[in-house]
Amino acid sequence: MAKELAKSYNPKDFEDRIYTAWNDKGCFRAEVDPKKTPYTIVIPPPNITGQLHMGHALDETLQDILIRWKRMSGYSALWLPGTDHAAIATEAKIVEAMRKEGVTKEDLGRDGFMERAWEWKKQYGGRICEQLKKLGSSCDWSRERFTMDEGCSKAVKEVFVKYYEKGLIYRGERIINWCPKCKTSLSDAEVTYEDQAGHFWHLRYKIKDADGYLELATTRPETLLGDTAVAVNPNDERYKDLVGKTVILPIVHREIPIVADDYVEMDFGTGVVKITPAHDPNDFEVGLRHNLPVINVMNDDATIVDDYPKYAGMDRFEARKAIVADLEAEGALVKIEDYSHNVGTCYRCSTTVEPKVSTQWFVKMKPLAQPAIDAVKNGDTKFVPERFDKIYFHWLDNIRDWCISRQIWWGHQIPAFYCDECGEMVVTKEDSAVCPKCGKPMRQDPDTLDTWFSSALWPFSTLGWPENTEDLNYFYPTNTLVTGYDIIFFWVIRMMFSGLENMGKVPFDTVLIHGLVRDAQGRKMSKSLGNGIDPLEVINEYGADALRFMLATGNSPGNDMRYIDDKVKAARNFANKLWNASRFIMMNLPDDFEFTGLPADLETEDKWLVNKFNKLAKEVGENLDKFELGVASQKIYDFIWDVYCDWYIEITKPRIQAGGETMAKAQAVLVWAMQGMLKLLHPFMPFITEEIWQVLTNEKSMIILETYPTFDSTIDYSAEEKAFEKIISAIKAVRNTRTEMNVPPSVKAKLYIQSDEPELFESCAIFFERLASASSVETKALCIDKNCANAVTDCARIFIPMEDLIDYEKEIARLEKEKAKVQKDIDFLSGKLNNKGFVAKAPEKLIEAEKAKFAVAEEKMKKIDSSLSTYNYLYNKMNMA
RNA sequence: GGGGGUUUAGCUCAGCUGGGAGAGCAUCUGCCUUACAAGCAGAGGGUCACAGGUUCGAGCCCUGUAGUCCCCACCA
Repeated sequence: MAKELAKSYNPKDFEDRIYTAWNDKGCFRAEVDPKKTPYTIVIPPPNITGQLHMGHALDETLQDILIRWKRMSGYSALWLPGTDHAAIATEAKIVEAMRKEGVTKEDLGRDGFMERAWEWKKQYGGRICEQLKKLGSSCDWSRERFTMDEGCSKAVKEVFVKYYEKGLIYRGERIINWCPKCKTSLSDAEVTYEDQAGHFWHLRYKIKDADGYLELATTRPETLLGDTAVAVNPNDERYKDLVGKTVILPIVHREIPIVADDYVEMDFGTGVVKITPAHDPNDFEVGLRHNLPVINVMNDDATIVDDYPKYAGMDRFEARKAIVADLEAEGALVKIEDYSHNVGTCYRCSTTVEPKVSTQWFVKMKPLAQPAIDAVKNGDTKFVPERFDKIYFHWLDNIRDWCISRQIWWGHQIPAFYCDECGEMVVTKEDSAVCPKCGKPMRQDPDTLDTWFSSALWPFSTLGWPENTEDLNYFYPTNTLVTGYDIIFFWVIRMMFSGLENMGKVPFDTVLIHGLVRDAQGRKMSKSLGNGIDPLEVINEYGADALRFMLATGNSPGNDMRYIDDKVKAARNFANKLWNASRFIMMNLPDDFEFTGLPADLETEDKWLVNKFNKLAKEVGENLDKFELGVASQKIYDFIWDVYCDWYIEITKPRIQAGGETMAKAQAVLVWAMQGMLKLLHPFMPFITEEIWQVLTNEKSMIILETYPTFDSTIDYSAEEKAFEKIISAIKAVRNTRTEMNVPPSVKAKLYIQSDEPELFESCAIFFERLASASSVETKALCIDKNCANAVTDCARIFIPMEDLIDYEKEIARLEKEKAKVQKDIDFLSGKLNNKGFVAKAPEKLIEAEKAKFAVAEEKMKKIDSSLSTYNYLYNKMNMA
């Protein structure tokens, strides 16, 4: 060996070095190769403000597993990386940083601010990519993109203008969600509703020209300033006569009409609702139906406007208190009730959203939604797990127009231009415009687009669209989109209709949905709770491979998982196990060893291993095809630990000591299987497998570029596999018997094995010596009269002379226990086989299998009975003496 | 108010189109057997939430109930 593995597994020693080597050698680069089939994943672009968190770690791990597997399976596998400008989030961070310096946006002006924002991008945009590399992400960095780079910006303009010309984008005055802290409009998807404890203020409004009052309740008394009506249900007998009359609004003493509208529920509260069109979406609709004026009472920061001098400048919650106090003083407050209700909050800053009437840009969703619904219905794109298509359909079925304009600067400025002279508007891809009517230079719309407008185009804008590039033709549509279920509304849906509308094809064939990584108690990881686990710290302590393996194993797609330190430790221990196994085989290979393939005349135990590996490769492939990554990794784990390490390595030890041909064969099989295992495991644990691979192969190749193992139909050693399983179960039986009799491993004993296949057991005698503490093995002579313990399998009785150690009473009890177990089997199986329904309807294969099992159990029973009668005889003889 | 997830060993979770319940950790008992104590060999531990149903056969399919978590929704 030119190079040796370190004595202990220490991932820090090699992970960074290996990543650099892969990257330097262009291993991640995907080529447009007509001879290959493309396989494409576009990364869900992390925010440039972001730090790698556990959610990313999970998302990237799954993508990297798929990409590495496909790359090794002969595809031209492209994993396209990049970052998102994250409009509101980034702008908020920059503004916050500026605030600390005492600088405001206005101080800098738009150009100055943008300059600063690009500075920020330069500084932090690359950080998360560096962190992705720590995880081992095999992204094609030569194709790295950013949602605001030149190409993506071009795509955004192209789409905007196209939609506008098709009537899919319009500008209009609507009631929208407004975040008073971010000072921008939000889309419906960007509002998170949460139950909040609040109050119900019961108020009474004086009816004009009549005695009495109308009583109603509100959760937001401060909006009273903007009330322009009260409404009742048209069928409500109580109020029928009042419709058309007016009431006097308390405090403001404005006269407002009583209107009838179906929106009002008669059974709820008093059946009377105050109508504030400017500050409630429902009231806005009612207002439209009844031609009510819209009175805005709040500024952009949710302080009260100057029209109400007493409250002007007060924050809405401050104003609420003041107004309630005034209502009480005026006698308009009837009572206050505790009430819990749903409040919309900004998904970025959690500030309570204020419904607000303003002029914004919208995407007309109905015509775009339908093809997106159809594409999933007809299977062009499928969700894994399937159940998420319900969420998808439900959202699209109920979709409303998408508010895309944002009142911030960081983002794609809306390509619309206005003429201040004549009011003309032009939408164009050009950077400037001249008024077609009066020839004056036009002013560009100051607003920017929702950050998701550009990410909606990500699967094709990153491949060069709107240019007709080679990449686009080759890699689009992409194949698998991997993301969390929390992003379906924001992103998946919008990519779907954008891809269909602009490319005429779905953007991906599969959406692989994963859940959230929660903390050990099952809580969501969050900054406010301070319970987040930093993946980089985990990598630092246990290595990226351990983290990846933990994230990929032991959970099923779409379900949340918990981060538990012990799970990472277990994964690290597994890596360590593999490390040491490879160290073992390498220290037992001659210096000039060169693997040239499996020898022709393998031993039974070799064929046992080869056959099991072949089956493993088959199953892993099937699991990966079905996106059952966790099942696949578990099977690889089990094979490496239980089959290869615990059995095969132990079996080869005496053969290696024996030397000669048997050693040579064992060495070849050890290396063959190790190489296969490393390849199977590589997508999950890329670093350790590469490190071992290179040492094992004298750095002649890189595992990342090797071919992924698949089922080899020319291999069929099932007979040998079955035969050797007999040896294994016999060894286990001996171990079991010895342990139950408290015989320490240091006490060796001769074994007498009685079976129908003495040659098989004879040839495996050495394994009983090494693995079952046998001093020697006799497969022909019987040993009945000695003081023997007894181990029984379905095909062998094994006598273990224990001299004085034997306690017949205990031994009989032990055998009786075993007999009871086998009897249960026999009862179960015979019950099944005597069941007419079963025999008539069950598949024949199964019936045969059950029959075989029954025969085996009967064989074992015979052997136990025979042993028992011997013991009983000896026991009685002893007692008589 | 709708929709969905989940309920399996003490804990965290697997369990593929229905064919005798699994892993890791934890527990108990032996072992430093020269790759690995981050290990080896054994063992114990489950009426698969509950109640019905379909079936020769149900952890898995159907119906209902309960606990729990999440998403959506304009009852002020």
